[in-house]
This record gives sequence, structure tokens and C-alpha cells, in this order.
Amino acid sequence: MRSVDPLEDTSPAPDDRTTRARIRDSAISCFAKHGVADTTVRKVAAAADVSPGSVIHHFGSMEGLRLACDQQVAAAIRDRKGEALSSGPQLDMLASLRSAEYGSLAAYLAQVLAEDSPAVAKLVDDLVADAEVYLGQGVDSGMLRPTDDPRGRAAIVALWSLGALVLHRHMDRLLGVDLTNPDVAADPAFLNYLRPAVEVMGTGLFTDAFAAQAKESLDPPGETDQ
Amino acid sequence: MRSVDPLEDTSPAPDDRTTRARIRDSAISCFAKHGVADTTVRKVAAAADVSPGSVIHHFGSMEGLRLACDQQVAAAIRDRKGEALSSGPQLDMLASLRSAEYGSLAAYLAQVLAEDSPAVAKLVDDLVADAEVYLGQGVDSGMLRPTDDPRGRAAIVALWSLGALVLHRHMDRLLGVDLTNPDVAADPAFLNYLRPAVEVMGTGLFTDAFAAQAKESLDPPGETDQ
DNA sequence: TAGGATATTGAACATGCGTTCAGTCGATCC
DNA sequence: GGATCGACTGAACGCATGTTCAATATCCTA
Repeated sequence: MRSVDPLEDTSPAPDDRTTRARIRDSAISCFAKHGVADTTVRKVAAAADVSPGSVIHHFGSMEGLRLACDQQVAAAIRDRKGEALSSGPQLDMLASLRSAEYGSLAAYLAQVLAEDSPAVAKLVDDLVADAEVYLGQGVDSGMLRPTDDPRGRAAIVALWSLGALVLHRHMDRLLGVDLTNPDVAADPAFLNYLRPAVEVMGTGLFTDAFAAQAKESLDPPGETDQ
Repeated sequence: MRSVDPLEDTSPAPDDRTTRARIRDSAISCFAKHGVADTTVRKVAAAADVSPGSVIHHFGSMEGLRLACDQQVAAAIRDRKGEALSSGPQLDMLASLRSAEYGSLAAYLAQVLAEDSPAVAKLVDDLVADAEVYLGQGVDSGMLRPTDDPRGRAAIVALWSLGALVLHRHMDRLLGVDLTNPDVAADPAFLNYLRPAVEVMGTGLFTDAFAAQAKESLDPPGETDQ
């Protein structure tokens, strides 16, 4: 496995990837940097040092290239799934997406998560399913509170975190935290995000009285056996 | 004020908006429906029943049109600010964005919130500032817990909610809740979102012991006067 | 080594985009 | 009535896009 973003690799080691892999990895970086709409076949070709025709030859179309990138990113995340599951709940819920293999992984996700794409939909579904498992492990180990709705909770927590990633520009501007930066965990400013997030995750936002009132308004007594 | 989305207005009442306003409102609906990249001047012109040249005549460029739409949406939200501030904290944090004026408002935001646009940045900054105020009111009224970092908390809560809106497709697929639907509050499935959200906001996710441990790992004793 | 298969190229194509522009029309003013 | 202005049109323009394609290069196998 390469330890830096392929596009930023300046080492003299020969590139042992196939042209196809090189193109695909360059495309991931381009999509991450320019966004989906502004990434053209010519930009990808230039980044991979091939011709536009070669890009189309390998992937059939830009659409095919996008699909291949989605699938590659999903595979990279899947490869780290065991690691996430074995490390249990973390304060930084996006940690497992800061892959050492693709420095652009988080930035790529930030660009594609809101796209209407079956591959991305599957990726998110898998991430939520994984979250449900490791949140369950957290309950078993006494770190997390039990819930009547493990799946709903996992979906909410995962989509909040992923949504924050998609809105990384605003997070950066407001709290000085760049969630697409693979090394954000080493940035002291990261605490600006972690502290309030952990506060909400730790004690909630509502007072006990208001929380009880809110819960009752959603599930009035006598209707608890739905 | 019109009470339905302009594009969906089938009443025979004469349209008293200027052509400029009609075009702008049609554009908001187009951006909401097709996204920013796939909304062309010809689509907007067709929706507004004018020529493409007329669109450009009024707004100078597609970029000018986008800016006008951002500003109009921001104004519509600003108009509802007093209402949000006077109603205090709500279980549904996106309620103030379900404008009766624009059925497409939430869907428009879902499309543009991740765009790199100064107008959108300002809009989000304003929303966070508003959130800080009404969360503060919630603390004063005893509904919400006090915090050492009102601004950080407001940013997190707002960006989580807005992020969930941006990822509305996944939310819909996973929990059957369409957050861009202006009438989602009347949909029984909305509880699928509210229950886990209120649970996390109510009691948090972490157990008391883990929350204390987590807080201490972020702010070790002896370093509390930062 | 020859031949077939595959990879790659750079030019060209077809299409659609945002924008420009000359002309028309209606309203207003002198 | 004529001049001016603003609104609007539809055709055309200049440009960029994704894709196609014929020619060439490279690789692999018998």
C-alpha cells in the first residue's frame, strides 16, 4: 500500500500501478479537489499524464470513471472496517475515513456524499451498518447508552458526522477545523470541534426535564407498545 | 406573500411578480430540483416561460442569477428569523427553513449548502449566530444545558442539522424521511428521525462515566484555565 | 521474429453551454 | 409624431465538453 496520496508522491520509486489504476487514483484526487462537476476528462488525463482518449478507453466514459472511483473508495474503506470495528467507539467519528492510503479520501467523500449515485448510497448504507455494530459494542462495553432503536441512532450519528464533513468549508470558517485534512487529528484546532461534539454526545443538549418532556411528546404514555 | 411554491401554483390568479422575480423564483426551483451544475439557462428560461437571452438580460450571467437566488433565499430566511427566535428551541431544528413562501427552500439549501459561495457562507454564518441566540434563550428558560462554549455548540448543532439536510437522500432511504419535503413535519415517518435525534440531544450518546472520561481526555485537570 | 491483441495518441466530431446581438415591440416623454 | 428607453426575442457565436476514430506503439505468445 502506498503511504501518501498518489498525486503528491514525489519519491523516485517507480510507479508500479497499472495505467488504469493511475488514472483512477488521479481522478479521485481531481474529484476531491475540483468537485464532480468541474472535473473534466482533460483534467484527469493531465493529472495522470495520459491522453483524454486513454481515460475513455479504460473506463468507457466519465460516468464509468466516476463509478470506478466510488467503488475504489468503498473498497478502501471496507479494508479499514476491521480496524474501526476493533477500535470501538471514538470521539472522532470520522477517524476511520482518514485513510492513509488516500490523503484525498475525506475530501473525495465531501464532494460525492450528496451526489445521487447508487455506489455512494451503498457506501453510506454500509457505513451506517458498521456504525450500528460498533455502537452496539460500545453499549456492551458500558461506554455508550443502550437504545430502543440502534439502527435509527446509528443512522443519525453517522449522517450528522458525514454531513459535517460535506459542510467542511463552513466548519473551517466557523471553528478553524478542516475536516477534509487527513492530519486534522494532529491539529490543535481540532479540539474546537471535538469539545462541543463530545459535550453534546456526552450529556446531551436538553436538560433532563426538557428531555423527558420531549420524549413524552413523541411517545405519549399508552402508546409505548407501538 | 405567496403561499405555495411559485412553480407549482396552478391558481388562475394573475402573476403580479416582475419578470425578474419570476425568473429568479423559477431558478430557485430549478436549482432545487436539478442541482446547481445541471441547471442551465435554457432550463430556467423554459420554467419561467422567457427566452434564455431574457434571463441573461436581467441577471447578467448565470453566476449573477445564482447570486440573486442565494440573496433571495437568505432574505426569506431572515424574514422568518424573528419567528424562530420567538418560538425558542424546537425538536426539529430545521423547522425555520421550511418556509411557506418557497416550498423549494429546503431542497434549494440541500443543493447549495456545500457550494463554495460567499453568499451561502454568510447565510450559514447568520444561521449559526441565530442558533447561538436561541440556544442561549433555551438555557435561560431552563430547557437547555448551559455550556462553556455557546458558539462552538451552536456551530456543531447547526452544521449537523444542515448536513443531514444535504444528505437528505440517504436519510430518506435509511429512515424513510425526506427532509426537503416542506410538509415533512406532518409525515408520521418524521418520528423515525426525531426519536433518535431527540434521544441523542436528550441524554447524549455516552454513559456518564465515559462522558467524564472523554471530557477529561480533552481537558486534563490543571489545564482548565486555557 | 511475426502476428495478433491491447494500449495509447492526437485530431476531429457532435453536442450543448453561456453569452452576444440585431431587430422588434411597447411604453413614455417631449 | 418622433425619439428614446427598456424588455424581450431567436439566431448565431465562441468555447468547452465527452466521445469517437484512424494511426501508431507496445506487449505478449506461439
